[in-house]
Amino acid sequence: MPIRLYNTLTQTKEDLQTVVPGRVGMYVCGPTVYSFSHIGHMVGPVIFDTIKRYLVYSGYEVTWVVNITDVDDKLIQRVQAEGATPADMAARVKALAETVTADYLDCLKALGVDGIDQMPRATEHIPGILEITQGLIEKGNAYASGGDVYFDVTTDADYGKLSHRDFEELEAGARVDPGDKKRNPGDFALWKGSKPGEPAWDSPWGPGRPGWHIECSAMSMKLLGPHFDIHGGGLDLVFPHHENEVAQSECYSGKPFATYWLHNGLLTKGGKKISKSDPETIVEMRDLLARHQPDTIRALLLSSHYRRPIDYSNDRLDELDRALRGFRTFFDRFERITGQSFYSLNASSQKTAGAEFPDEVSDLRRQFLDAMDDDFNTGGALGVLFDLLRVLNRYADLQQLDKPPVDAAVQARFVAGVVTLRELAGLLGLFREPSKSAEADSGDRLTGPLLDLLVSLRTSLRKSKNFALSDEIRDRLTELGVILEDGAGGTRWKITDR
RNA sequence: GGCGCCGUAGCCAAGUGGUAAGGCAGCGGUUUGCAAAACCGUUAUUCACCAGUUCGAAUCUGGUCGGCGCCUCCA
Repeated sequence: MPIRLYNTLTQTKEDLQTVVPGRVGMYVCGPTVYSFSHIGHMVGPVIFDTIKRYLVYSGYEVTWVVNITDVDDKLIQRVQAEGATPADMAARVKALAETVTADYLDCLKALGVDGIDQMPRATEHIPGILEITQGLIEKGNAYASGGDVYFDVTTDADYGKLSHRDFEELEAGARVDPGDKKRNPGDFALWKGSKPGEPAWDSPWGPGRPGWHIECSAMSMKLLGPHFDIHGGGLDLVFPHHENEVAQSECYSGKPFATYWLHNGLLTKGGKKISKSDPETIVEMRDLLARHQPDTIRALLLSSHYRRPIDYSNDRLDELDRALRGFRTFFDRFERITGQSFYSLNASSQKTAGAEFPDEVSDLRRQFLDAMDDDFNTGGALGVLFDLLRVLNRYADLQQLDKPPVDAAVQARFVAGVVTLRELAGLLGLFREPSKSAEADSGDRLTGPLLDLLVSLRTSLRKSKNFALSDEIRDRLTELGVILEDGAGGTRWKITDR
């Protein structure tokens, strides 16, 4: 079954057919780095990271580019608001960009977004931007006007094809600023002349900086070629950003730009879109990562289809925390049974195990892959993961794997099934390493030994049927966030995740 | 006003022509000294509403109602 994906350009689901067989070039619009990342900034990266994992798994060689827009009006406004003067403005813009970029990279890393191959900065691609701007002027698609350069939308017959807007109506509906340097209201800046002190580069039209859309055209075409496969971004970027990107890129190169346009839905909070202009809705990643497991946040973003909006709430994350806990509990169980860590499993563990997949497991594997083939249906795929978990727990129950001795062949089948879970969860970027708090707790010098001591004393109490006291110990530990489980192989303790 | 999306159980959510995945919460059971964990069963005769197409519709068509996004910076 081929991979199918919904294309905003054609408004239909299409089979993936790449420009170069076996290769995928993918460009996703990254942030303008003027303020710290909020959860909305993570939707695209997590989705497209997952898409890349799946494409690679499916045999494609993928090059994924995410840009950083590090010069823009918003950065300038921000440092001006903070009291920048013409003398230090350029330096402060640079410093702000670096600080915010570092924060963005930290957030990506925390959420397991590690598939980005290149992260070009707009300021590193000024020559390419000037080249395209010049080229568009020469072809008659752009014009210089008062130190700025604008793209003339009336020269592009296809203008509006991505966002499916009628150009004439757009004209009629747009407001015209008095004294505007534009010929048409819909024209947009390729180059903006700068005021004294603002970050500026020399150009044939005087000192200035790139317009908002041009850097994406310059960087994507430079790194992926004029015609590449997938262009992604938030639904809110379709117009005007992506529309303008298509227009200027195709007019410049004379070739089709991206084949497939994938747009992710926007995050809402309380039903309202998360937006910088509405501070109530902002949920900064730094705060979120302090309260929840990264896997939980990632699972939230993958829990429904990527084009649908996701309503963020703390309750929702708490609910998902509980849901994912079952997996972590199972991983501990797996380690007790087999002596190997779930997190150390990989594809070759399958060969080592030397066992066939149980039918049930291979059926679920097929279901998972079918869901992913169908426009990257991560919500459906995640559901299959829960099915798989249940199958594996049931197998361990029925075969009494917790009570040695265990038949080697039976255990090998079990391992084979768990390797599949590891493999599929990895495609979603989930459970790639032990949870943070579990790691922190086991690193503590005293906590473990003290709990072992308490458990050992309590075991003596239970042997002498002193249940009142042993239950009190368990209850009070629970209050402290330590769960005791009296199982077949003795009592285990576990510190709850936050 | 134009373009587009959505409405599936108490909540979240998959399913786009063949008779309703999964998660959370709840209830009953197995297990347990009691719990926890795990497993089993159970919770929508029905997919906002109305009409139509069809042997058959949550899925297709038309209409109604409700929620949202874009058209201005936004991931």
